[in-house]
Amino acid sequence: MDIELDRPGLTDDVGFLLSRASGRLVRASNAVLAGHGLRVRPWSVLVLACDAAEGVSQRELADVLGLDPSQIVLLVDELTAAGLVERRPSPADRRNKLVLGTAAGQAVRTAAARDVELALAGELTDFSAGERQLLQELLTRLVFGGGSAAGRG
Amino acid sequence: MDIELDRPGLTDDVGFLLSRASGRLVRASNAVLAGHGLRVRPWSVLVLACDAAEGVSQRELADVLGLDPSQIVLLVDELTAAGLVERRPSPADRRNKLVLGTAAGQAVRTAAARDVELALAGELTDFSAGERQLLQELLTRLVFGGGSAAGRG
DNA sequence: TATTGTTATACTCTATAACTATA
DNA sequence: TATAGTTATAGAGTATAACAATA
Repeated sequence: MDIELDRPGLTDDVGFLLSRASGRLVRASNAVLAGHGLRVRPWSVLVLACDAAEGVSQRELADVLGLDPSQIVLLVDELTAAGLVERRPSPADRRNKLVLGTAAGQAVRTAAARDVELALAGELTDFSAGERQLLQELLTRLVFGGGSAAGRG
Repeated sequence: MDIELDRPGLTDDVGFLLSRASGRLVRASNAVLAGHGLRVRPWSVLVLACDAAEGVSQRELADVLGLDPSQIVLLVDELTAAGLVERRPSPADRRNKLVLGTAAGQAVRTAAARDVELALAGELTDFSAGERQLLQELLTRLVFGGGSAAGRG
């Protein structure tokens, strides 16, 4: 392509690279999630709902996922219609609606997680376990800041 | 959030982290690019067109950007209307249309690149130069594979 | 008054198919 | 027949504003 400049090109742009990498992984994940009737977005809501023993408020979902609360409503609606989660009013604050995974939701979450992990591994074949771990840590810091990301070691 | 499971959660998912990180940087980039009448997508086309001395075919643009050729058409249309690039039929193969940056396009590319770099640096304040370089290399391998990404050392 | 959830709307991005022209 | 570009369309993702219920 005969590029001979001493200024950074597009392929040096971390934002561009992140966008390309994200698109690639989202496509791969959506492909396997389709087998469970899901896409990446509703699946991420399902995971958070299933992993929180007491349920998650829609506000918390919006914060963790980086989405507007109005988008959460639609995603929870969709998962509720599929019988994978349910809304339960919070006893402490009736404004809050806690989202919890149903038994069916838990089963789908576990099975889908396996497929997503396989799809992810397929995209990361060139990476050693250490490199993947490194990438994960750098991204966690970028997204959630320097602190602990999820309260887990 | 009382998560006490020994299975990976959403925040351990590299795909999720990439999606969040990408969204964050795209938003930050779009914010500064708006001052130049651009968004990330057309800007990336502008950069590639300006950096290729002989111009880039729309097919090449589609390959590097990971987009369908039909999307390239609209982006080049938009940049052409703004006077930032022009289409020139390839002398070697008249099916090909080479996209080249105009003088105005070169000026915008340079000015916008500065702003984008500042926005990027603002999102990466917690990263050392070495960590940023490391992230860039990992992402380059993920997107373009193990080989050299752009023919540059 | 502030917060949670909801509805509505518009715009951007993404994916696909079908068509033209050149080779 | 194969490839580059184009047109058209539909669906998913994103961004805002306004509103109701509760605190």
